[in-house]
Amino acid sequence: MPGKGEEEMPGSGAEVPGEGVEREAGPAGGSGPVGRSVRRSVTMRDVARQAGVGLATVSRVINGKPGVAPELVRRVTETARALGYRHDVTASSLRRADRRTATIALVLEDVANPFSSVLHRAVEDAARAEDILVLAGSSDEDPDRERELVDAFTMRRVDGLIVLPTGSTDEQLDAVRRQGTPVVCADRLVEIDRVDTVTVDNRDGTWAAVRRLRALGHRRIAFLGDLDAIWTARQRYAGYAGAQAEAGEAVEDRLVHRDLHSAEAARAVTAGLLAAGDPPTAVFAAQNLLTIGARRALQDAGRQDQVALIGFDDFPVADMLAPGISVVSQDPARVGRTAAHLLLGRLRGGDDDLPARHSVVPTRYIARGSGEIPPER
Amino acid sequence: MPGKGEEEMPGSGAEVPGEGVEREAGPAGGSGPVGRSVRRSVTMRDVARQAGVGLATVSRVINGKPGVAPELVRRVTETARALGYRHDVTASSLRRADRRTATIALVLEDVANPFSSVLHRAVEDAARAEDILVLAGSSDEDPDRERELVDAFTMRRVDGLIVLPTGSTDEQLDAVRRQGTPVVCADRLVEIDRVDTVTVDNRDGTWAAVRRLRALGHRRIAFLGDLDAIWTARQRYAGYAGAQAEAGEAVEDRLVHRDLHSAEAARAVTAGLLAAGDPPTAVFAAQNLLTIGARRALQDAGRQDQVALIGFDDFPVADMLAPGISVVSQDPARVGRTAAHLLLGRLRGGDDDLPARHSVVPTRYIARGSGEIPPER
DNA sequence: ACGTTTTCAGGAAACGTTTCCAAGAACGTA
DNA sequence: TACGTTCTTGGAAACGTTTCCTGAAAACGT
Repeated sequence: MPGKGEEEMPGSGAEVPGEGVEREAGPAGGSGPVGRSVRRSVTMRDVARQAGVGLATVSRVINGKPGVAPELVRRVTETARALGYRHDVTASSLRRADRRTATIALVLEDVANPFSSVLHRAVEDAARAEDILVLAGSSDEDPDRERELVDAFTMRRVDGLIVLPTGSTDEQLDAVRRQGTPVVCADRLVEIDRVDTVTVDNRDGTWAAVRRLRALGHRRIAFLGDLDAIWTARQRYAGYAGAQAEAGEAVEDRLVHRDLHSAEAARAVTAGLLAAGDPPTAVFAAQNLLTIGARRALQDAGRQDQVALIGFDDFPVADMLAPGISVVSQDPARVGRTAAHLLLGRLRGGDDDLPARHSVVPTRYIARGSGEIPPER
Repeated sequence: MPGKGEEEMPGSGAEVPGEGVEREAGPAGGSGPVGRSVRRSVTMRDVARQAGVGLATVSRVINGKPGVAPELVRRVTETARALGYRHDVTASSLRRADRRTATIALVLEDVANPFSSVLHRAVEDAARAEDILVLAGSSDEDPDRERELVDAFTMRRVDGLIVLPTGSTDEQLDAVRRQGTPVVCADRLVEIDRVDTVTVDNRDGTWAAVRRLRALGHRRIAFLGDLDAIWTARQRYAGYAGAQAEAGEAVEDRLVHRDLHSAEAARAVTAGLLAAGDPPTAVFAAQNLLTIGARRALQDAGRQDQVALIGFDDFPVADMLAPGISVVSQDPARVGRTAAHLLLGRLRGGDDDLPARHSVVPTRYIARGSGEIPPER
């Protein structure tokens, strides 16, 4: 349906030549040849010479260290500005005793997916408060790609690492941590020495939601799950299975479809379930896209008001559909914030030798209608 | 409505102590004092000594430069691995002739917003192909914050910069570019010497959509616009105004609401319009959230099937609502990809002295129903 | 007024790498 | 065999900074 009624509109493509104003700037040094404009950048040494002070003094001023005569501070600041001096953090961190680069890295599943990107933003905000920048990359759930990213990041000597681990890289993360770079894992639990984690309470959130469906009278509850390689997917299934077991109900294999990784897959599976005999009276979709896919199938069959649906993980405008989609919502921002604080704590050095800490953030059930539909008699 | 029926579920908070397995690894160097474990990292010099070759040779091997005896290559690679040597890109780029850090930076409005994050992903993919990493930051439409970010990035000597400019930082970007760092601006047009841009065809996209509404018979078409400081918001308004002018229709001030920056603001404004006399028969919402807000107001009034609505910028599940929301969709991935290619081109050095290039990517109208509602007689 | 401590400033070494350069080995040619 | 070339190799300098250390001057106590 989305691919219908499309039209392409060509752009106007205005071409702007650019002015090319040449402004006066740069060292304009004393002895060097003035021949070609080689654009060597202004260094501390240039500032020192120009200001008539020592190199060490410039360094002290730039870093705001105490114990420099106010007059010199003024002169250095002044000439630095005049010469257009730009501090080089790269060289700085190389020499600096703590080797800090004021940069941390973030390995996400996909910077463009809402969960990842909201988490990213939370990390950015926490880091910004300490003037730390964030390098981000997408692993796409591929352990090799994750390894490459971690590698590339550590080669750049980032101060710390926050990873949403695929689960097959524990040794590498352990090595990185042991080599001196703090590591925090987010969203998925791993058990690595001194690697903190922060995860969402997937199991209990799912458990409680399924229990609700049962309380409404549902017995045939379908389960749609994400790739089984993902820790969260397994946890959510565990919640579903737990709630069924708790009620003395055996899990019906035909109602359980794990290892789905697209809305389309979920739609197809759900359509199949609805068409077959003895269809489910409720569906639990354990991930965003799966929820959307399942709902699409329900709408296609015109059954969205008869079959209950609960999704794991909220998404925009889920409340504007009719009926609204009830979800177990998680709080990616809180996950990111917590992970960042754990990491920054270790960076500050106090918690250096602490064993791994594991933080779990709770979920919240949001009732919007689709989860409150009773089974048809 | 979304805030209803919430319940908090406490986590189980499983505490896992962490095993503390000590594995054998590391330099285990020859002559140094073995006292405290000071964890100095393994350097090229260590590898050179251990392998019995010169420092320069190790460098050549690590960088895959030709002209080293196969035997030595083997020996160096071998000992590097054995010692757990990790190349230091920081030191490398300091000394390297081209000073490349293999890192580019991205200044977005907000890494968590869908447009920004999809663009981010496209940039990441293009950069990855050349083993380049991406630093990202959110300006939140604040020129000061944008300046801070650009500053922090250039201090880290990134090779290039892609910016969604707020519009008040032209001088700084010009300075950065002149200092030798290629800059590309995305999503908003700026005219700075040798700074490429890639923008979406906001004006024409809007124009054509409004023209469609008119063709359906609509005359009173409301316009909801984003913050007027944003270039795209002004362009979209220009498209609206153009289409109205083209039809000889004067723009009615009461129907035009610019400078809105939240779904809630759009909802309130739309509700007001619907309640007042002579309400619009169609609404054009010039941004994502505004579209959602407007639709919310229409649903609140039960008018979503009587009043036409077209939004600028697509969003997930817009097609699952009833009626589906018609939009002028843009392609953030293509914007990102284009920007990245422009930047990488300049990085490769060929296009160094080329004047600014301006690329415009087209929009696409997607008909889903809400834009196809004729005016009520 | 003198000796001692404290403060401030600058020269030089170092961070881990790449690149320049010179020297030796290997090779082909006369 | 002698000689010019080419190919490999390693030592040393350099990248832009921070930090160590020394020395001079100022401040202090008696």
